[in-house]
Amino acid sequence: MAGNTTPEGRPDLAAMIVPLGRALVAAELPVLREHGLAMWAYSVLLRLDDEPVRTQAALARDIGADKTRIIGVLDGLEERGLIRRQSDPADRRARVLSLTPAGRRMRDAVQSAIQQREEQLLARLPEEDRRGFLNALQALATLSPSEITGD
Amino acid sequence: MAGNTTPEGRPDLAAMIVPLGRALVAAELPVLREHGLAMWAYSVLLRLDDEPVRTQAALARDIGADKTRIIGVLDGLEERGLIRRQSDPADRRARVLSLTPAGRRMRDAVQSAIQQREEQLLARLPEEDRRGFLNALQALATLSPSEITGD
DNA sequence: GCTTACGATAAGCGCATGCGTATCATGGGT
DNA sequence: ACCCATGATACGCATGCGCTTATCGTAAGC
Repeated sequence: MAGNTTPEGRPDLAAMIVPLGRALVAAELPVLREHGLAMWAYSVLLRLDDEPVRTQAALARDIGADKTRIIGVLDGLEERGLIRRQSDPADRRARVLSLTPAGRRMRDAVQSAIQQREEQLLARLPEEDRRGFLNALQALATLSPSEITGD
Repeated sequence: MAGNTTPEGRPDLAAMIVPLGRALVAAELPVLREHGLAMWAYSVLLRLDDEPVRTQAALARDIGADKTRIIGVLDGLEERGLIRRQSDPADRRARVLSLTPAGRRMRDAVQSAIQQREEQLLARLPEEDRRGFLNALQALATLSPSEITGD
């Protein structure tokens, strides 16, 4: 059962993390569907949570989407009143993106439902592993891709 | 900078893990290219490491590939002498897949290079977080997708 | 022997995605 | 005024992938 092990006895990180990520995404999909959100739309809501984003291109880069693909996503979110696209008075080429109150409520509801599921999963872990896991994950998540790739 | 946080103060697991997985895969690609391997081919070598696999369909399922897509991958690996496809004497419809010695050497070389990079990354973490991270990751990696999705 | 089931392979369809390019509006520098 | 860079948008192309179907060989039960 324990395949792909090295002398130190662990599989490649990617070999463990990528399938785990797939499963976590699969776990989110039903929740998102209940709220009528697609994954890209949810990613946008998450990214816009804290502060507005000045340009759509920057938003696309941040969430790892193609800049030509989020246009339709933003159209849908704006149409449903979840985000605002306002021309930046200082640079009218740019559209400042921000959450509406409804958008924030949507984000809170969905994220709360998702994290509730995740807590059930984490509850399987011993307390100290769980804390180390979350600490390490948050540390690694703040690294830039180039720092992970190997500088 | 710390966006997408809940009252407990962490982003969604998937929101951290998926980009991390992408970055780890990106880090592997140059190593794989040096050895002339594609990601699917490397996945096959990893899966075959410990024991032979009885059918190609089972292999495809295990590594998350479509069963019709790995045919070409196996063709290439067999042509390069890295794997063997032997008819199962007990059921000649099946092709028992196994690593050749050359395949095992290739796997060891590539995995060692990859894990060497990963160790550099893990070295950034405090010792206890690192241990908890690896423990938790290995525990979660052995769960079936349905157990992660929420049973 | 005949039928049914399983496995490998090939070929085609469709979706999601990334990329390049063109267009138009705008801003900033010369 | 003029030129070039930037931003949003739309369009077309190519790719990679999953899914489905069809064909063929083989195994196993009747």
